[in-house]
Amino acid sequence: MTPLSDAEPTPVETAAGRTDESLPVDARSRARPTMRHVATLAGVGVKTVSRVINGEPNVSAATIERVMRAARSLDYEPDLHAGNLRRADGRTRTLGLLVGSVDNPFAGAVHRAVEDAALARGVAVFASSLDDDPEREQAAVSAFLRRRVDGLILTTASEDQAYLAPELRRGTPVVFVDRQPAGVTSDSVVSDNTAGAALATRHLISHGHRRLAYLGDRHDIRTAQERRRGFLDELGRAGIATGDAPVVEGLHDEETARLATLALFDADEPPTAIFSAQNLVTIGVIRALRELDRHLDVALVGFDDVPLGDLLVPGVTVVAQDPHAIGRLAAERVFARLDGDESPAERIIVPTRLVERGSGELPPRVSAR
Amino acid sequence: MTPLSDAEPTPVETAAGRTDESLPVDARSRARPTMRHVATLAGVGVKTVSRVINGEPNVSAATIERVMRAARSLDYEPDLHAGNLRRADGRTRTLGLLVGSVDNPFAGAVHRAVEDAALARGVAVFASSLDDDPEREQAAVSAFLRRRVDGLILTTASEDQAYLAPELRRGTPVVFVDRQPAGVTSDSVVSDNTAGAALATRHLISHGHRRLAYLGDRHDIRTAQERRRGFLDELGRAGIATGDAPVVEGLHDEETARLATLALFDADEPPTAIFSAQNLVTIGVIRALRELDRHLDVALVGFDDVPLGDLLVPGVTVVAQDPHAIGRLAAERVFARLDGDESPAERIIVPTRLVERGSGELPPRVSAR
DNA sequence: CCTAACGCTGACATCGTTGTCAATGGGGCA
DNA sequence: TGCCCCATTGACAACGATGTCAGCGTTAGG
Repeated sequence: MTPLSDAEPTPVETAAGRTDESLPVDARSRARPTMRHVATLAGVGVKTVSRVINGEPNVSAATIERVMRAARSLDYEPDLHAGNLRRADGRTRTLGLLVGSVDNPFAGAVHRAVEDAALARGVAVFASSLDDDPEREQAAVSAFLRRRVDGLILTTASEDQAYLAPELRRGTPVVFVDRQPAGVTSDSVVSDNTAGAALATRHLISHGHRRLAYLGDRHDIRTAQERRRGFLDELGRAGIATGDAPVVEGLHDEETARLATLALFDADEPPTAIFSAQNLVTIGVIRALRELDRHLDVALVGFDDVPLGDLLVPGVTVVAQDPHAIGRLAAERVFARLDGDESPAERIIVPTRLVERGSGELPPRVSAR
Repeated sequence: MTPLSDAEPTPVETAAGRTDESLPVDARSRARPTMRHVATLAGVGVKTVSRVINGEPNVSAATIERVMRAARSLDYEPDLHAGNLRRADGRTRTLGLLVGSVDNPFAGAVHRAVEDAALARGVAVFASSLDDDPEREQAAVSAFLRRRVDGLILTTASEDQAYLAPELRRGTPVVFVDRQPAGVTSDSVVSDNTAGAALATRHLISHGHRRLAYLGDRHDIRTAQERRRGFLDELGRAGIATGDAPVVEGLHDEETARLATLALFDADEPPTAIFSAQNLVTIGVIRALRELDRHLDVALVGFDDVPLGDLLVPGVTVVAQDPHAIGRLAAERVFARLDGDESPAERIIVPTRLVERGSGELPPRVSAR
């Protein structure tokens, strides 16, 4: 805050003794100060400023003090990218994170965990939303790469991520979250989708249900396929004809899920229990059941937790994922790779947990229809 | 994908005719390709590659084709930061966004709106969480500035944002969201906190309540002060002694709010109605009322919407903000400033809306205590 | 037929920083 | 006293891109 007492009001002499009037040293200047400005004001060379800013050794205490004062008085902020251009390690201390949508609670929790891990290492995070659009995915990745992020944490919507192969060959760490990669090998952190879906299904069956419906996401999303498989496999194990079970796919938001549920109960032999394979779908189902006033006699288990699910009536039974752990583990993988871990690509499976809150424990009841 | 048919397998001749073996042109190379690699492979100068990559005019169609093929075969991605160093406009096409926490639904909606506006302009967004920590705020801003973001959209926790003055003088657009700036003048986009809080309070009073409690955020947050003032002013207008009304502040998450609510009902003359001034506080209050089994006879209006608030019993009456509009307007201000808008700093007030769902319409009932 | 103009192209300096290296000077030790 | 060593410091090139400018060949106009 205090301007330098000595050098402030007039052009300053450089170390070489010549007066350089082309460098305004006024702290109120409009231009963004560079290391040269700081060096001139402090009366040292730019390299010395660089040493001080980066805490390198072999600078005298007096010089450090002069440089720091000059930097403060100019409100100097080093240009990380210019430095990065020359720096040996080539790190931008930046990460790219791609999630379904930054306003989805699952994504928010992942994001938060990634941010916390990144903050501890002075790494900033670019976040983008995918909207399950493969083009948007590639555009986002390209935007990240042009900005030379040190690593990527990606939720993908594309059929195949082979387009990342060259980048992987260059050594950029890529960790897939929520969905497994296809066409390319790299670390991934996912929930145990098949087991979780089976667990949900088994839970409903154990409460006497035989007529279960599956409501899920787009079929071309691997994660959705796995959950569907977990559901169908479990039906099979219980000796329930899977051909009869209504399987509705392609639901991607509350509204489509709500309409699909209404349609389900408008048809013959509606289910007595529903397994919804995604948080927004679960919410849509709840809305529909309320509308039909069937929320107290149709059982429901959702995959992925729902905000305030414990406060609804009935409470929403879910197979909860652990998005915070997913984000944390993904960030840890990225940083481990950056720190030189060359071990084979790992698939980290984060267990799910059945949370009984009421909706999943309702007994079957024949429709009064 | 297809390697160049002609130039691929061997070192390539430069335009000057000399063979440059120091530049590996193999698409499978480990090194990240630069414009020089592309230029060498295409047999043109770097400036021509630059022209093609940036879509500048005056390049022959044949040259464009050659360069594009070379760039694709090397999986070349331009280095935005290197270009930015030299580019005249000095724009990184990057924005810094600071919100309360990226996993808060309000922040998620703001973030999403900012991202959508940014995407349309090819701008990437850094997102960070504030956690109402002034040090974290300054660290995040500094991290953004070192990365030379083109603009900032900030939620602040500090007493005073004078530290931003030099940056503002340099012309960096800064838009404050959710909270007004102090000690510095710049654009802001906020909800009408005072009016919204008054509206909520009036609503409770109009349903017969005279004993209202205020549960809110830290008092040193301006937004919280405004909401508190709206509450107290409205009590005053209704002729209710404000001295009697329990005002609990310093609540920052569900748990502290829950405990504060429990304490409130453990004391003499508990309120018949509660105004909770923030979404997490509202949730904590709901949990406490459930625990006490008082959720059907203590009225509640929250400031800021709560996920699934319409599905709870009773539905949660709230004064809803419009986080999407806040984010969109903030981004629009930033881009307008970047496009040269020099008009005086603007304070954009986004109206709030009372959403009646049941909890706010409960009549007063004397405690059975 | 000469010249001006234009389209196309590449050499070079430059952006703000860091790596390399050499120069300086003071202190310790023989 | 003399020499070496080390701490301190700055000049300079380089990172990957773009702005400037000059040079080339071709075409249009007089």
